[in-house]
Amino acid sequence: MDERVPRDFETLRATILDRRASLPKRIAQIAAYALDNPDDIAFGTAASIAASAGVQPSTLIRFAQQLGFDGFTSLQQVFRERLRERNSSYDERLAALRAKAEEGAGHRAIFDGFVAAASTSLSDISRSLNDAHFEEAIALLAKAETIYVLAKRRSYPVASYIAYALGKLKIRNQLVESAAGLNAEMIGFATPRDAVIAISFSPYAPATIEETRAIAEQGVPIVAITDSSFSPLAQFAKVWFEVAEADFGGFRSISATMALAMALTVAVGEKRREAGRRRKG
Amino acid sequence: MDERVPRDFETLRATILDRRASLPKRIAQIAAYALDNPDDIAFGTAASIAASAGVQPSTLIRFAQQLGFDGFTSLQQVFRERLRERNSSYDERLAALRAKAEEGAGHRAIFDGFVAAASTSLSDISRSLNDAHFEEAIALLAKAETIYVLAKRRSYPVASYIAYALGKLKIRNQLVESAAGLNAEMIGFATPRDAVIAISFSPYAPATIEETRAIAEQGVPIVAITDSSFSPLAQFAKVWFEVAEADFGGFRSISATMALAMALTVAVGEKRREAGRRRKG
DNA sequence: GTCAATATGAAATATTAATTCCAATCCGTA
DNA sequence: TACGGATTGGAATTAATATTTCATATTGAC
Repeated sequence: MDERVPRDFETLRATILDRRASLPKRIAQIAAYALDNPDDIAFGTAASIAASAGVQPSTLIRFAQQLGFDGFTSLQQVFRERLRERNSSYDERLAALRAKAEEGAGHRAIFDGFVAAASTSLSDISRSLNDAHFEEAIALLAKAETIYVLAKRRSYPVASYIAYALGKLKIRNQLVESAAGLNAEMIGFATPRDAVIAISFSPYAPATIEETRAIAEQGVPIVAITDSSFSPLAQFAKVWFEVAEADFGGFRSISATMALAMALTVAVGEKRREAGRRRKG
Repeated sequence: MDERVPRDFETLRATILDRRASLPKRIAQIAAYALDNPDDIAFGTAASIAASAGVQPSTLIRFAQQLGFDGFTSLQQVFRERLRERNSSYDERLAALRAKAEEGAGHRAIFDGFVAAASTSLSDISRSLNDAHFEEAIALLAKAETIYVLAKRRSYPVASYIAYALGKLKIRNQLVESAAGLNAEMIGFATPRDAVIAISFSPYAPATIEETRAIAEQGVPIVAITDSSFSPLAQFAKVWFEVAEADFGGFRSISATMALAMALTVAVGEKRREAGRRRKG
């Protein structure tokens, strides 16, 4: 290995892009693959990578040698180092934010704490959301005549956002909140051709549970957003989502719930447009 | 490998912590090392890891087997998968999410788009929040007798959350929303010893602007959350925050605004408790 | 079109690493 | 303290993986 072998990923990347034009076909093929799938290079074996890229293992080694490495193994080190660094920097950043927040370093720390909680919640839900459930919920809501939205207390802001967004999308909806105490009557109008989005987290607001039960008994299908399979909402729901929100200082984030709610709403709008086009065309 | 082998890192971690007490000495040693240095497990060889942890390679394999894996290699997969998922830096991951979302790959893409928008917004505000303004806003709100909360339409969910949180913290507040059309009268009660949190983004809801103007003319100090220095709210406010929310599919995120609102609220509660202690002590 | 240089594929080989095995040690119990 | 089972260390074995080699194909120059 001579002295100008790229040691870090960025240099390596630049080197590859630089020489791209002058590389033989198969080597170029591997080069492109490497830049597109750096993770595969980091973790794969020479054989598996070669197969994925559609070349022979020996080509992979030639590629490494052409870049000045003495073999595939040393090339791979660069790709691994990259993952290590990136990962630690991300982790470190969040951890630092949270650590600072938790040791209580003034008001800025409170802010950092909420940002960290929100980020964590988002990243959790992004991993854990079940695609099939999501599709099912969309289908169910898209064919509803009226969507009833049900949530109190901490979840109420989410409900009010859903109602706002559905309104913008011209989807008929009813936020179940009556200053005049007419919630029960409002719910009474719902039919099995409608649908409900119910949101509640522990400690579950009794009114939400009661209203959800009542509306479920009328045969109205329910999509629930809640925090565990033991949630009383889960038993009434056709589809339910488990959303784990991180908390800070006793206040739980609602960013993941909010993101899910926005996505549901817009996806329902989307689905209705598709259905509309199909009917017409 | 039986059916309850941990497949993801978090489950694995929980399993290890759970059994920790009952593990033999050397196995426990490896277990601790694994949780402390997950990256080393992901990248190292059985021999190198064993050496770093101060045990024999065979112990490492026994550890894996005790967890239900059929060998070190399958245990290592979990640690590698973790790196892959957390993968690229924050930015890169976001870019990937957004790219996928924008090429319109179905409903899941919509969800990913909203998660990406929320994450971006959070990371932006985390960088751009001005500490001095933040402290100033907290001071101003902490000494208010009543905090009036003013927001319509898209910002309304944030306002309702603030009202909820202030209530939980036993801070007197008034959400300016009257079904009976009595907002003007409600605002009329505010005095310079009170304070206002006003939230509005372009296109600014005329009612919010009008009410903010009215309450400002009564000499009530205003903290505004808005989206640019040209915002009509900025001119009325004692302190104002510029929050840039990313959007997806025409719907802007509110996660950054929400995080700021939560932080403001809790910080105000905190400051009041401090002040209370000082007065008593 | 022919030749030489270069590139490629496939299998053989060398290397490295994971796993197994067995003897030695430790630990709790009678 | 003697026994048995569990745990550990270390070497032997086996599996896997990278690398090399060599025959074949491709490309470009004359």
